[in-house]
Amino acid sequence: MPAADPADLLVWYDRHRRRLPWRAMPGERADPYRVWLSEIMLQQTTVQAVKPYFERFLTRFPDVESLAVAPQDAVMQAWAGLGYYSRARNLHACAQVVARDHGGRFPADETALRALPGIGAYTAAAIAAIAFGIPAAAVDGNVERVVSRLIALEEPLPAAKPHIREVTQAMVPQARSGDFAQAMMDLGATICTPRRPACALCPWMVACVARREGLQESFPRKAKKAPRQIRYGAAFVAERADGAILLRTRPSSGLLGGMAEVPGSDWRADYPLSQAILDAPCEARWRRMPGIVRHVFTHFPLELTVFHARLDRQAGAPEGMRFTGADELADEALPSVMRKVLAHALPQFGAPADKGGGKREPASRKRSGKKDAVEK
DNA sequence: TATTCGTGGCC
DNA sequence: TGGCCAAGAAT
Repeated sequence: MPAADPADLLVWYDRHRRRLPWRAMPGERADPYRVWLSEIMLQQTTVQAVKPYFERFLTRFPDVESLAVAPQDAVMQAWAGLGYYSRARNLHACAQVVARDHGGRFPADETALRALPGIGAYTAAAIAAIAFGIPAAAVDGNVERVVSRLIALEEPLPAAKPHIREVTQAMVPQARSGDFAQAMMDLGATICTPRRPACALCPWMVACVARREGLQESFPRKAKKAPRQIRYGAAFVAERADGAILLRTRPSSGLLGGMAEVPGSDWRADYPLSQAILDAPCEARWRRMPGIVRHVFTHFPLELTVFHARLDRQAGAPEGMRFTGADELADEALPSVMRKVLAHALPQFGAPADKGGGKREPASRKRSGKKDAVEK
């Protein structure tokens, strides 16, 4: 059996590489700031989702310095909707460390990169290889899939990671290590896909053990994951006479850390609706909105009952909360789940987030099959 | 080593 | 329709 030759992958890459906003032209040096920013955004996030955020970030924060001196609120607002918000906090912290301790330049060293906030083993290797040409092995989910198929690795993930890393490191070429890293990811994203891989188009088809046995779709082996339990809660949309909405900021760590939200209850496995009125942020004529808001986080699904109340113009915000004008809601760091809540309570707020979900039709909502809201 | 941490798209 | 998946990191 022929071994997988990195040169064959690079030949394939030169012909089929994806053109992405953060990539340099062939033969040109990639900008470390762009590489870093894109790598952080791409952690567990699809290319399609990242593209508009990447462009917006570059416009608002053209370089490390501008990001370092920006208020944290501005960074969280620009990140709102992308998810995994600790990335945004670490991104900001990392920019400040680079500005203060490294003269505004990313270190051209894998170990030094690894020490920066938000940069783990994969991202350090990716930046080292792509931005600085260091022969580092950037092992992400794509590479794990490609390599585990290539050698038909029976050991399940994540235990197999060290082994996969060794095999990958041994293949990294001294020249073009950045292209090799990106080629591996392009191969995983376009050919060696999780389902129905296009083996006939793969430069490593002949070398691939899993393919030879017709078992490519069964790799990588994976340990089974823990079951998720649904949680319930209440959310309160207080609308002042001038249209302003009562908001607060979540604690800086943990779920949706540092993001804005409407006041609400804890999210628990058991939440009797009779409890809701006790969790309201203030006294008012709370009205329960028909239906519920559903949202799915990585480790649990959530169902929120939404309450709405109108407050008069003089109403003051309770301790630790604030009113935000209707026309300023878009400037708040509201995560998607809160945009759903606002859209549910305020017809004028429109569709949640900025995605292609399109218009909701409250009147024609079906009884079942709704992801975001169902009657109850 | 195992959890925690978002979101949207896909079949 | 629900589970899986996407350029992982921090704890």
